[in-house]
Amino acid sequence: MLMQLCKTNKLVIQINYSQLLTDYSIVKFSTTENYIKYGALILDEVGLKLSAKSIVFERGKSFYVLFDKNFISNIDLFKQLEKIEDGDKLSFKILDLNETKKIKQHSITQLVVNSIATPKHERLTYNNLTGKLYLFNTNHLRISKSKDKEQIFKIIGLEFYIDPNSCLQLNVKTFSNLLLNKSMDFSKKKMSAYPKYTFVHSTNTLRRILPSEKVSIDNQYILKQSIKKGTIEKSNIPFLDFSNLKEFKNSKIGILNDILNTINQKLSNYLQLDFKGTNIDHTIRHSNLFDFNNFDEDILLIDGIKDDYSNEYLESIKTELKKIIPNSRIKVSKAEDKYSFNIKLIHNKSFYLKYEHKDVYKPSLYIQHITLEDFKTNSKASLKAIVKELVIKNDINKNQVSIIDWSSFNFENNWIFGIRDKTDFYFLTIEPNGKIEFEKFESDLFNQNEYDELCDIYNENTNIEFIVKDDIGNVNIITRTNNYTIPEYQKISSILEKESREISITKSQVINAVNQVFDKEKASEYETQIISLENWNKDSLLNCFKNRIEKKKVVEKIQKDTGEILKSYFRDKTRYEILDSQLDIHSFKQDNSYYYFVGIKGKGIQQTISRASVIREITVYKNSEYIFDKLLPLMNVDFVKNGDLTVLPFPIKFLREWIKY
DNA sequence: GCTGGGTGGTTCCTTGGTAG
DNA sequence: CTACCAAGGAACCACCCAGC
Repeated sequence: MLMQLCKTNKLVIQINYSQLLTDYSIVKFSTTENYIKYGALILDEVGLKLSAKSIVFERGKSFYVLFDKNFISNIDLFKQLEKIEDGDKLSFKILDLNETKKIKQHSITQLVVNSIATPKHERLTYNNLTGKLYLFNTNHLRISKSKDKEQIFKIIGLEFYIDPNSCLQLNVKTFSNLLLNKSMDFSKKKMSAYPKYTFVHSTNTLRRILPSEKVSIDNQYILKQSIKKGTIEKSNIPFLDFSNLKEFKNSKIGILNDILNTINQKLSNYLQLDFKGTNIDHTIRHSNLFDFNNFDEDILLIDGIKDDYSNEYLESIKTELKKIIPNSRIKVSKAEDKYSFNIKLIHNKSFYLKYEHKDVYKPSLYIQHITLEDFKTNSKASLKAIVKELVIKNDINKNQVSIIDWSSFNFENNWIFGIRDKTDFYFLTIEPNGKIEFEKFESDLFNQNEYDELCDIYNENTNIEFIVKDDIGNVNIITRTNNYTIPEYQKISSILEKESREISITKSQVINAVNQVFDKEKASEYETQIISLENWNKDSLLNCFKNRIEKKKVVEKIQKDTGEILKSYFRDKTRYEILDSQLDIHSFKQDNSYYYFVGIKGKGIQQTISRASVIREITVYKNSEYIFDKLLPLMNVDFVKNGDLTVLPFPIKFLREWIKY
């Protein structure tokens, strides 16, 4: 069950420089001006584009171009540059081996990778645009088919970007057709300032439009989103989908799998890309720690409206609440009571605004407000959220953790959690018995040293999320990184690919397996059914087995004997082999630093994992010891994030709540 | 049998600002 | 003219059942 190795998006890059320069020439263009006037356009203008394999920019002042060796040795680049406006401001240099080796690793890798071209017969796959590599997929086009005409109005692509730390980033980018210009905001940046792209049907790629060109508006795209109902739209490509091969290929990891295969096929002479793996040191599997059935406190429902309807409304809330927390005593009451859990019914903001009443909403640690207009009594999710918030508020009031049994963690020391909010620091101390204490830490004369020290910690890295201390002064600092974990995409791809193939085994092979798996009676029953099947395919075969346990038995037997995959089972216990990088809580040590990541709950996973698991780094402050491993169970709760594991220890939630009041 | 409502934390998509 | 970074905020998820 313990995962051995986990891939991360950090790339291990090997470049065969001498082979690269045997086949290609790399030219660096730069300007003495502030920027290159035509930037990416230059290559198109000069006609060099015909043989330029790829471009990558360093910044706006210089860029590298990969040329075929034969081409560049036969062309007088000077003469080409003379032809263009301001070409004399632009200088270039054909790089030798040493100079090539000096290019930053992420830039040279990106340059080589950018050179993979789309095969002519495929529509929109790889596209080197303005120094970037976009991966396209026809399933991510937004097309309208009115008036017998197919109009692509959005092209959603995945940018394959190797960041300065040589980590792979897969960024979603949306190109919108200019026909949508009425629903775009050009107040901050004029439409004319955006680079324009056009879809070229002959090459099936996007390319920049030259200033001299006239392209009709319905084939012009810019990198910008449209606005719908006053808010900006957002495109989304799920991180991983293993429902079937098609959905997999549409997901980020599926797209990644495809491009890595292409890179291996076409560029293996020059480049080897691997993801850095890491050994997992510590794993915590999800288990439910908070149970609504255990909740047995008094709840008061307070009527802040007092009209004909509101009392009835509260009564219905009472009925619904009773179902969720059967062991609590719920009363409709006139006034709140400091010693109970108060839920107060009021109107929402717009109601008070509309009727020019004073809004009675006052944030309070004793009262959870609900609004008549927005709160749905029959929503279990919202009722649960209310109860959960009440418990947390009550815990903060009473200075005692009760939402889960803190003493069950068997801590032997106090833990101190700290976060920064604007210029102040806030601390929460929790004793082994769950007693808590909050503290706002402002700068004053007496604590200046400690305050300055905290500021130093925070100023060193802007991405710090929180710090933890034990009571003997060990400090661990937690920051979000740009890294995420990568699942076993090759295995997933291979299994889904096999699953999607036509059936290759014969009926008699299946019958043979059925006979080995089931007793005589059952086997012969299935045998007649299988023999009489008219359409011999995986679906029809699988439909013979009504019971999914029996279905799985046959699928596994056949896979073992013949290698044929009738159906994939990623969600069963094998998930911990292939998908563990996306599941539950893990920590590891790498190159003298400590890291952790939290995925989705392993039990009962769905077929889509919409987001990556972000890796967080734990920095050990000065001479401190690494203490965070003991706190990993504090993420093993699903009450903070409504069904999902929380990514930060749950006391951080307490701290943020306390700051609000 | 399928869709959608409802919750808030978190991720990540988009944009703007600034440096080179 | 583009890379890089940070800020802001939309969309996502689970879970479960009402309502079509």
